[in-house]
Amino acid sequence: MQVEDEGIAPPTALIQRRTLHEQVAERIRDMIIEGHLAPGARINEAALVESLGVSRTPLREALRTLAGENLIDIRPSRGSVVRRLTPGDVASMLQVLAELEKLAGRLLCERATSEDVAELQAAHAAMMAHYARRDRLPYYKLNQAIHTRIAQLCGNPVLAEIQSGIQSRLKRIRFIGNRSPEAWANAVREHEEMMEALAARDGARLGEVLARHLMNTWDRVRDVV
Amino acid sequence: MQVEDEGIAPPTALIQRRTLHEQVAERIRDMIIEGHLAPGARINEAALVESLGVSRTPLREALRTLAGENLIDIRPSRGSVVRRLTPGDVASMLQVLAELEKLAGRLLCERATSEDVAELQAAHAAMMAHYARRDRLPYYKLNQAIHTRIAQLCGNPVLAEIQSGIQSRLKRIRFIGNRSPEAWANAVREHEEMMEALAARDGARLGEVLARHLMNTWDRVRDVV
DNA sequence: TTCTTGCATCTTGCATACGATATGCTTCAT
DNA sequence: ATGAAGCATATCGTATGCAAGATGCAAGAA
Repeated sequence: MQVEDEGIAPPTALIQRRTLHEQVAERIRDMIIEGHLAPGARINEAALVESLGVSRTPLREALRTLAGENLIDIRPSRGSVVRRLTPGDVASMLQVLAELEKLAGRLLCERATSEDVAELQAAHAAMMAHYARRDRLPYYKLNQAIHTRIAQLCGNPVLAEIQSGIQSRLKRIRFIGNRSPEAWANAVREHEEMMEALAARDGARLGEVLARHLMNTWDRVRDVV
Repeated sequence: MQVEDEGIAPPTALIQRRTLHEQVAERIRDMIIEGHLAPGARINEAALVESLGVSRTPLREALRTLAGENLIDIRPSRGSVVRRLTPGDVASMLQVLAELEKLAGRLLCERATSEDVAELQAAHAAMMAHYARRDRLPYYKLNQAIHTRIAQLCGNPVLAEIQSGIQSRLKRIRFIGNRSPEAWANAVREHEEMMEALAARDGARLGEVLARHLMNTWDRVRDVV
């Protein structure tokens, strides 16, 4: 489940070969998500070339990739800027996510194998352990991973792709987002309900909970955007 | 409604300035949609550079853009290929479209101005005129335009963006797709129903019809993919 | 003082060159 | 005859250079 493999690689693991512009895109993506590149900020190619130690070609290709992900805007001849998310944008994304995850929930209940269910339940249990310790960051990561996994397992690859795209655009917001203890508890309760519905293979209910969960997420983050 | 302004430009109209890689991306996009670049075909950078008369830099930037639109796959060091749509991919896209347009229909009924409704009805009437003459291509274009416009008017920009992205990926399929007279008549009937629901501002019904319409579309095109 | 115009500098867009990697064919050994 | 290994060639990834356009500042006019 999207675990960073920090461990020792098996001897036969294929050695990772990544092109330079891929790595550059990832770095810039992280810089945006973690706020080192502020929304609305102009991206200076020369400065980034300097600090990353690459030439302009891979940097520019990376910028195109990020533009494709809607993380930046490229204005011809006038440089790139980090796209600014308005509250309306965030609400729109959550609304679409809610609709898509509702569909994913329905589909998942129809086709999930027992291994799929077990995997999600394991992730849920781990997340609850983090919640017990009020360990925000790992909780948050598993939370995202569970939603992503539901979309991946539902059998509709297009849905999964769009879901993860929106999710990553929202990452920055949720990363900052700070919840009150009650709001957090509510979110946890919704996750419990999801697991119940999944165990019962109740697609309609799972879809409904997922949609409600995401609409509530809007209330939980609306003041930080 | 997405009319190409072929007419005389007003004297103060800003002169269109498009970067080379934008134009290249558009050309290649058209080549893919119109089948001049077959699905699964390898894209030879040198050959395209030659035939388009540009250097590799803008071409490669265009390819990244297209990869962002999921029209091609870039395999590091091994070239780009036109992405092949399996029947499953098409079904997945239509399923997602159905869900999104259902939401769009609901939202539209809540917020549409009477001008919005009038615009859609005018487009519908024009489309029906083409149907009366069994004029396939203009019918098809207006059909797409109506769906796109519904997504645009619903007030959720993210939804509109995703809808148009999927729509353009499907263009190639529908472009080829040939319907039986009965299937066509059914599609027309569904469109009539949509307009009734819109006139009555019945969001639930409009959403339902849109979703049904798209699921039926799958039956109408499934044999051509 | 304020607005406009011209110039200098900074930044981006495109072209080209070179090194690295993949792919297909030929050759040799079994 | 069949398979593997090595080499040649095609193609890709990256760096760099140059020219065109954008931005900011200063000087002059109203």
